[in-house]
Amino acid sequence: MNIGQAAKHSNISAKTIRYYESIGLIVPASRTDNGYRTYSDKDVQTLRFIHHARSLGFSVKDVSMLLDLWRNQKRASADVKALAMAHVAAVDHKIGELQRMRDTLLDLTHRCHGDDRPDCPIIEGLAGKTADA
Amino acid sequence: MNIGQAAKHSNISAKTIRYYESIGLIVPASRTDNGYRTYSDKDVQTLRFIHHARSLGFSVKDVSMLLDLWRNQKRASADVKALAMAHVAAVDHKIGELQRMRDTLLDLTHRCHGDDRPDCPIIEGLAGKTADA
DNA sequence: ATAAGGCTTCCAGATACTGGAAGGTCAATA
DNA sequence: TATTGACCTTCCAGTATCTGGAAGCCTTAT
Repeated sequence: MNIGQAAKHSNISAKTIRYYESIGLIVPASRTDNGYRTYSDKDVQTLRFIHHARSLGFSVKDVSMLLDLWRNQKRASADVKALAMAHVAAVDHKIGELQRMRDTLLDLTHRCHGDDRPDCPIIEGLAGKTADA
Repeated sequence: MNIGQAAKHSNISAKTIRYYESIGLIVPASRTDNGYRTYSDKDVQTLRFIHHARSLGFSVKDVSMLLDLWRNQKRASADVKALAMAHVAAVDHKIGELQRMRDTLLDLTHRCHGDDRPDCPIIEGLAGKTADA
């Protein structure tokens, strides 16, 4: 099938598929006589794998490693688990950061009356000294 | 003071201060005879404001608006509050996304025995069909 | 005189795409 | 047959937010 069909079946845009090829995440697709890329069902499966991994927040570099592990029949599940757990830890960290941000921000917004007067605790909070070094 | 001192007092690197100047987030610093940028305490205060806003996750574009509001004595606190609340909503959305990712991933890792055998539910989960179209 | 450290500019890279332009190809229709 | 519209191709540039590094000038101290 052509790239458009592969895109449809994998939920990755044609543009992005070409991009993945350009950075070496996937092997270059074979071409028909007219120069169009062609994809097999197996190729689409690979694309779907990539889509799933990316939607779980794995970086492209991580996905590259996961693809290697996927294709490597002798892989140890410990390797995969280590990658996944490191990723969970990173995601947890990010969630914590965002929650702290959110709490601070929400606190400021709650103290802001939000009318047409110029005094505003949010602005004052941003201008004022906070706990950083 | 020179850019190095301004950096120290604002917790923004000299490199980043120059970058902010280059994109027009801050007005170009005045220069001494030798071409060095000089910063006043007021400039540093502005930089600190920027640092706080950025650390709360506001985009540079948002920060630019917040700076305008900060400098505008006739601002309505409603404007600031609207910006902040939109940001809280965006952060909440992001947190939700990350939590869903995390839960899926944690589920997969829990089901992975993580030893030297090759079968691995994480890989299988990524390869398998999921609920997306 | 020289060395260390701070300052300057400019270019490039990282991340992960996305948009658009210019142009070739294919299938169907008038 | 000519044309239209949907695909496909490549290449360049832009998004967001810095960060690193090179080449070179300025200041200060020894």
